[in-house]
Amino acid sequence: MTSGGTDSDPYLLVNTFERLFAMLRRIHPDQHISLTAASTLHTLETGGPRRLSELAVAEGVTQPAMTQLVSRLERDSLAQRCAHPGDGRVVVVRLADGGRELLRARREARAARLVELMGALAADERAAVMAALPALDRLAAVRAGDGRLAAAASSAPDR
Amino acid sequence: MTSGGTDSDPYLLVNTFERLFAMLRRIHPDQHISLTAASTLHTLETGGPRRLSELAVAEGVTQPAMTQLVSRLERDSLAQRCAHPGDGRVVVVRLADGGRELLRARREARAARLVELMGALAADERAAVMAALPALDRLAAVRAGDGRLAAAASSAPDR
DNA sequence: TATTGTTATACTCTATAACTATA
DNA sequence: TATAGTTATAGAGTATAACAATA
Repeated sequence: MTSGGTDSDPYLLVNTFERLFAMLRRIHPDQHISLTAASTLHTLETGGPRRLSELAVAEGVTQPAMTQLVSRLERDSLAQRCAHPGDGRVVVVRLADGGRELLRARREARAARLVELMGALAADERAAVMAALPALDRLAAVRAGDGRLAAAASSAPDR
Repeated sequence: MTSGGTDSDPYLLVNTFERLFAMLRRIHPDQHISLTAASTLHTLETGGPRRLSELAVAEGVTQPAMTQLVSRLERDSLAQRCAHPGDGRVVVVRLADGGRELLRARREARAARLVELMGALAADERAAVMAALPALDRLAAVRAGDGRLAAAASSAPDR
């Protein structure tokens, strides 16, 4: 192994994250919903209704892409378009009941799967993962555009 | 803390991983290559030439999808189709020089970005992340099909 | 007949550019 | 003119079903 004395071995880090990423990507066989769609619903759930353009920025996609995504979400009763009182140009998107239920089911399924996988680890390995969660959460709090960490660790989408 | 009674809080775990996943998904602005494409190239690099159908299974996509992906990789000089000596039906896919170089550049860029992000953490947070890497690597070693952990922890390609 | 891969078709998801409606 | 959103168009990426070639 090449792991030696350096503080944080970049390649060990990046390789592990790559592999973890690939694993997480395969954990949703039953969910016929895209990553961006799930993330958008999550943003709507935690942060409440948002303008379509705000959602586009938050999810790191273009406005036309978000227009289409919202159209699909609306067609599937996962979200709703609402009018903005005071500005006729603005479209406000809000979570629909179907979206809330889908998030719940999806979260449940993924949690169950992760717990199952965690069960295959040794106790000290589990402890190491749990101990790293706060730091990983902070690490994950990078904004779409720039490379800085967000101020708060909470998943609340600020603004 | 949560390291006590019920061991691993499933929702803390799943939420953190979701957020980490979303972060990692946004770390490749310069790479105009899909996740599956990158993963396929990585598989070819670490495991050597493979049958097209083997690649499809390894990456968790259908055979037609892999056919198209390989066609794009070949068009972009990232991989090559070769004949199988002895079985005329089989297509063997191997990494091309362009693919090797792309992997290198991609790995470099992502490592640099992750190191940059790690630098924003406190020392003890960095330590917690590094301490969890072996366990995370094991966690990531889930096979495409079933839900079990692979026998060997380290896919250790590296360089 | 079984296996390996490709082609045909359709849908999601994304981007850029052009357009509409409102401010 | 500027802003918010949509439509038009193109391409990647995926799936299922039908097909061709080889074993």
